[in-house]
Amino acid sequence: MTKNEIADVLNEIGVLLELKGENPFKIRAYQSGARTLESLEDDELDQLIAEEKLGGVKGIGKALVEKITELHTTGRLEFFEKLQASIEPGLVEMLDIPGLGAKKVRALNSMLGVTDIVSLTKACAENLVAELDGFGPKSQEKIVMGIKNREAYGKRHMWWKAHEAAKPILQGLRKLSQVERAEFAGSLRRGMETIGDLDFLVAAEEFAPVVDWFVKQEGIKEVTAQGETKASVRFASGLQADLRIVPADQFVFALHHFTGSKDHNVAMRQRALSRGLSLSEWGLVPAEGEGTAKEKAEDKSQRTPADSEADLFKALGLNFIPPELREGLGEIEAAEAGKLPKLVELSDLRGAFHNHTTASDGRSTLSEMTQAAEVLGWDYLGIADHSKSSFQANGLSEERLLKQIETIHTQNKEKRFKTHVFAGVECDILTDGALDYEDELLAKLDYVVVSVHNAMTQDEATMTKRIIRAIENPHTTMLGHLTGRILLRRESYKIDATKVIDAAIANRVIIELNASPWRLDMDWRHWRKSAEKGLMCCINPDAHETEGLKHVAAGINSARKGWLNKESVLNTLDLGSVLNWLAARK
DNA sequence: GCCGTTTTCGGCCCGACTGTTTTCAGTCG
Repeated sequence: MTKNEIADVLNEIGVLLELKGENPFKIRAYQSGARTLESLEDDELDQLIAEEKLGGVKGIGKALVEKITELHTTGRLEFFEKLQASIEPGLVEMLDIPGLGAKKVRALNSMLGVTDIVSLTKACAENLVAELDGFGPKSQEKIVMGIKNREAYGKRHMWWKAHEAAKPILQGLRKLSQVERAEFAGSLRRGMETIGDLDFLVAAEEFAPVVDWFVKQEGIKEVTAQGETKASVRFASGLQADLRIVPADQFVFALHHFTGSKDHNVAMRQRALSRGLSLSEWGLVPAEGEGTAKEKAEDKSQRTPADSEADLFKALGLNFIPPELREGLGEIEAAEAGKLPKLVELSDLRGAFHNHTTASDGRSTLSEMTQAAEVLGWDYLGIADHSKSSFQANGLSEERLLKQIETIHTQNKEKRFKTHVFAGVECDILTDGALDYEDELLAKLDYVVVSVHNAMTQDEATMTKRIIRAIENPHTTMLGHLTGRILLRRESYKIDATKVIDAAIANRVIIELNASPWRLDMDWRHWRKSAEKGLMCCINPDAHETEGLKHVAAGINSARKGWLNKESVLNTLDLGSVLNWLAARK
């Protein structure tokens, strides 16, 4: 097992021990052991174990040495397996409900015999929770709401997770000899931040073998529909996938139709009708005459030929509209006027700011992060670890931050990597809008990201004022995650986005597009108008480990949905231009 | 469970908020 995989197990042990009501300091020892492991370099752990020197590392004692060694060599841990077996799995699940921590879950379990979310729902319905010591009507109400939200959220999935699951399926379809073309459709193709189900569209000569392959994939829990031209399956992960197969000459029309959105399709069909044509999933045919659209589409003499979606748009007098823009928000008018933006692309990115290392709550070291950025071909990487007030995230004291700045400068000077590293910080915006460090220290940094991490329940006026005050600090370079939302889990804090955006523009402060698949914040719906008003964007992965750098791809989706071109995105600039840009702000 | 020793057990990271209390425990970041 790798260091981070072992750290995951140690953290999980911590959760289980919490549910057992263990000594909090023992739990902390497991968590800090996990953190310590993460802070090692990749090959350092192998070496320490081989040389039996792991016990010499601060925070790792005799018990952890044994457990880590067992995990590292065998990939398993008997202690962990026994611990897991001793705890109702439903209790761990209950921790997902906001407001429920280990202590309360334990109380519910011991006093009411609640073992999972189903029995908890029942206990709430019978008003038993409200009467429990330490609970009350408001707690019960909050739990009921939490469970309801969970159910609603459970039907949708984050784009990243859905895309990861969908990629191998698309590859599998394309490998089948009967398949001529295969694409994603639906919200997955449009790059929505969350996805209902996975849609696949296939052009094939022979349908049956494709359906057969689709319903027999690994990990399928249930085949919910299976016909000649379509099939639906549900995976054990909860994801649902739909397959639709059409003849090759109909593929483009079906692809456009099933990509949507509904609003876009309605507008496109209206446009077709105004030109005497009828657009449907079957084809583009004359609106007049006998028969259904499907029947007409089967008659080659009536059908408008199209090899690509560009042909389809062209037939209606439009430039090609990228799937991300097909939300019925003026894209057709822009395509007609030749005013569609040249959207930013993943390959435009030359680096990214707002990334963490093991100095605060990241899981990869500075050199690991830099190397990963180098592999991605990035010219630069911005490091922005947490500031001192983020205790929970191991925020940096003044001394530690100064030391990190020095380490980064040394690394740059020694040219160990092709990638230049910018020394920054993700500085907490304190409850009154002040920043977490003195100006003198902030001035030593290449850039400053400011973010809200606490007191997230302030009312809208207070929160807006607070953030604007932080934006007005002359050392602030960019604002991190505008609303603090966690997709499918936590709502935004209350904020007047327009006022904040206007303040950012007035102070030449960037607002980030936090590309973490859980955030995608600021939301794409704000970007078009804001960029037109002059707001600058930076697509930041908020990476906490090397793999997280790749999340910029999710940010690119959202940026494209927000109509952004590369000129509005700071991290499409080359190193020299970024240096100039930062210098001009000082 | 770890650490550091005044060698054998006591101390171990902060602050706001909420809902429960009637002075505080639990949760969250």
